[in-house]
Amino acid sequence: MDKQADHPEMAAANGDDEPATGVFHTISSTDLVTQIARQITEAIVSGNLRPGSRLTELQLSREFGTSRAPVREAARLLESQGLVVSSPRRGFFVRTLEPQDLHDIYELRIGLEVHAALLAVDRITEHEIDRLQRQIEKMYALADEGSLEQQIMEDFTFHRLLCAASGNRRLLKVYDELATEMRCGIALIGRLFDSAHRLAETHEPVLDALRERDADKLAAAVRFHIVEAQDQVVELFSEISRRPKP
Amino acid sequence: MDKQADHPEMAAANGDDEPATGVFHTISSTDLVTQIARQITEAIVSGNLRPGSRLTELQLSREFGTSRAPVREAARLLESQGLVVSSPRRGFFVRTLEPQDLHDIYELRIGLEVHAALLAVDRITEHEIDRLQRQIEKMYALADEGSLEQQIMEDFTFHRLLCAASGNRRLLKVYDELATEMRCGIALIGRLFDSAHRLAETHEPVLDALRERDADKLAAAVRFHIVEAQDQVVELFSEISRRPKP
DNA sequence: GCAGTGTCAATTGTCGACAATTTGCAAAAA
DNA sequence: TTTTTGCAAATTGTCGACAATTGACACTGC
Repeated sequence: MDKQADHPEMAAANGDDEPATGVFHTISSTDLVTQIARQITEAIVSGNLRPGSRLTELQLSREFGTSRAPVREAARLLESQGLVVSSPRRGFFVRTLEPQDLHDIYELRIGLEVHAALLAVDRITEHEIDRLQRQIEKMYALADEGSLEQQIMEDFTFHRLLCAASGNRRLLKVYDELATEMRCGIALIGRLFDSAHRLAETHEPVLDALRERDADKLAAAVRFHIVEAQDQVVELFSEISRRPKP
Repeated sequence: MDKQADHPEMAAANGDDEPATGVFHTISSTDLVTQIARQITEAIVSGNLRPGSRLTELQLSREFGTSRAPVREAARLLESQGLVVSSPRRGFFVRTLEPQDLHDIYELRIGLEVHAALLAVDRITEHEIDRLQRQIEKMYALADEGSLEQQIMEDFTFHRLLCAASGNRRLLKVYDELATEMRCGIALIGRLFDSAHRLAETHEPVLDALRERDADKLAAAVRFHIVEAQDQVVELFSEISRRPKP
């Protein structure tokens, strides 16, 4: 393992070498692994695959009509995302989200998002603020008629926009990882918030503080907002845990 | 994809069902994937495999005396850790750490470790404080005679202990991810700190503030310490970038 | 009945082979 | 000379098969 230095760079994740027409979409890559991973993820998030249930490679490969190889890779991908866990020689299992996990995730989110907000307060553009405003409006709209899943997705989007506004890509990546993990649990939570309208409302103080570029107020608002969400989720979760199995 | 709910739980990561003799060690599983991943990691961190260089499955499998399958899995594992990147149909390449990446990582570390420290200030035990003290002493000892790599490893350990003292496992996991990524770059940095003694010294204020349980002082100390490290690393890194290739 | 042992089906870990795609190079066309 | 086209080698994506291990069940001896 010595001499090696082939490809100059990788041109990285920018598909910007396109003096092309700009007319065509990149054809939907057959990419088995991605498709399989997406389907398994969907099954987990929707609750069709319950936490703790086993994933056998052979069965999955038969369902997808492929060999075991791409299924294995997809499972490993999901493992790195925290959606499934694996045990040597025993296979893959859908991740179970313990109360302790949820506590840790929310406690971490406080530090992460407060930091993101404080970075954003100096960097955020008017355009990004408008985007956050529209996001809250979307949540209000869904509060009356949308499904719970949709509401949660839009909530995730709001917080993701906030993290993105920090300008720190690595931070955003951590948020995405946490969001993916949390998606494991949302299928369990039948009704999350007593009032979806209230959920939308609680985002307003964050946006206000951003508009005013008031760092202290912003930090407090973000912290308060996440703690409130944490309280509801933890309570609801322990309530579900109390009643064992359907 | 419907009925499935096999294994009850997983008994998770506790190997505490041992009414055994307590005499034997668990035999080191041959586990090819882990061994391969470890060797590749070692090669990357030590600098034998330079950033941007290509990893071909066939060549690696020949070197390790295995088939391509375990090599693939190991590479995917390393990809999830951020040590390598992959491009469809093109294969794996050793991750290149851009100045922007380093900036993001350190900026994130500030938020992460300040948060960890503030959580730890209420939770940390005397025993853990002693452990941190010994860690600093170890750094002093290595400052005079140790290799640069050793010093950096001990520095990582200190910060890891701090994150662990937060009591938040998910936070610790994020730190580990960041540490792994940073290891990509340390091979490039020939001499990191002008004075290794200085490196050890700068940890003292953090420990002092922890001892006094002074939250404000602690936050400031952690922030200052990381910013100082960031300054040195970024400067050194851009200096290296200026001079293209050996 | 119970602790321990042997056996067997199910499943994962690993392998070698083939198909599909990319890349580099050379030849042909402008 | 420069650009395009065509080909060939190298490499990844996928597959089916076999070996190794696990977990469950039945069996034995007490």
